[in-house]
Amino acid sequence: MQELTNVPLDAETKVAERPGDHESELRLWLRLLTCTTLIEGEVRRRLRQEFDVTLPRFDLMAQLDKAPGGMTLGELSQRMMVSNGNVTGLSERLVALGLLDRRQSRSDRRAQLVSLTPEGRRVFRAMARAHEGWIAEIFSQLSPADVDALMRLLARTKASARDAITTEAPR
Amino acid sequence: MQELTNVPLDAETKVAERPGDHESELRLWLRLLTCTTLIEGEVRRRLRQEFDVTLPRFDLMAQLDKAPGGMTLGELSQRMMVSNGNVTGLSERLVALGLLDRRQSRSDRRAQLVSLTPEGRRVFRAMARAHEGWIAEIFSQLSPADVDALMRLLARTKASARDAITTEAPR
DNA sequence: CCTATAAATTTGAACCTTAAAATGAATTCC
DNA sequence: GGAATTCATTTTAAGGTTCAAATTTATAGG
Repeated sequence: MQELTNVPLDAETKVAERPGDHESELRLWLRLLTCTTLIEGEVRRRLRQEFDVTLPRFDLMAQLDKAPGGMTLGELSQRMMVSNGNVTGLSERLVALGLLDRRQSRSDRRAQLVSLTPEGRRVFRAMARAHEGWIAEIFSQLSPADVDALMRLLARTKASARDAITTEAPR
Repeated sequence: MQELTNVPLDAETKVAERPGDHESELRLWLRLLTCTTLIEGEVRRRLRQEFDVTLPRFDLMAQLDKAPGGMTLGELSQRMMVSNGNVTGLSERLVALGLLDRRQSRSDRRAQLVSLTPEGRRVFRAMARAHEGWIAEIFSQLSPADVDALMRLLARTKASARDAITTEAPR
């Protein structure tokens, strides 16, 4: 995190950087980010206040709730769009709380399968019910047509982003 | 983080929790979150790869770039929508790198004013130029009309969220 | 078989983040 | 003008997060 002094000038000129009027896209990105941060913060606050649970733990349990048979850590990290090491730590804490079960995959001894315990499922369902209400409340000023339009536009946005990411950056 | 066992049943029934068909709002929220996470991850990756800088540092510098005279830490934390302690630490590291100046406010000895050093401003401008290009690339499949529609709908979303947050939760 | 490569996780270091308590400075209000 | 309050920031403890390197297990090729 040093030597920021010599700025690379070789940055690929992908989208005509010179004329560079991409202000509207930039503003759109900032607004998108603001909305998400705002809502995420509120959800985090309520999860803590009403259920004494963190957002990442809730997110992890939400993924697992959709997979009755359990999931490998890798699959989890992919769906949650977070790093592997992250999921390792989160799972450990949830197992310690008795909300998650964890066992080695029978078919692949490298893989770890995690799933909700009955207790975990019970707790998650209760949180999810409240969560759905909060979200409805937060979006309550949008008409059904607004919601629909947003869904469509965000689908397009997601596709565009995915393309840009997979096309450009050879990770 | 324990005693999740006894689920509070007293959760305010704000938005008619019983009938409870808020599925479309929930899906919308998940999609919004996906888009943001996707884009944020890509921006973080490129900032690291091309400028060896973290996203939070970039964000902080971006705020400061808009305030030539500098800003107090409190103002920064408010605009960045992060906690106070967060800004304290971030600023310390950026000061150590010579990218930020920091001084006590003359009018209020409690307040700390931070601003970009000339070096910081130079570095930030270069990063911002590249950043703008990445964003344009990421949103490139959206038409100007799409961008416009999204801006409007997200403005409505932001307003709705703010209302829900300030009205309901007396923090 | 045996080696090379790939895949799933874990570990370690550094950093980011929050919430809550503590500190120090300004304001308010008798 | 002194006590109580409010405000800006820092500190602390606990977690969350990433990246990169290391570990362990699978798989493929010869």
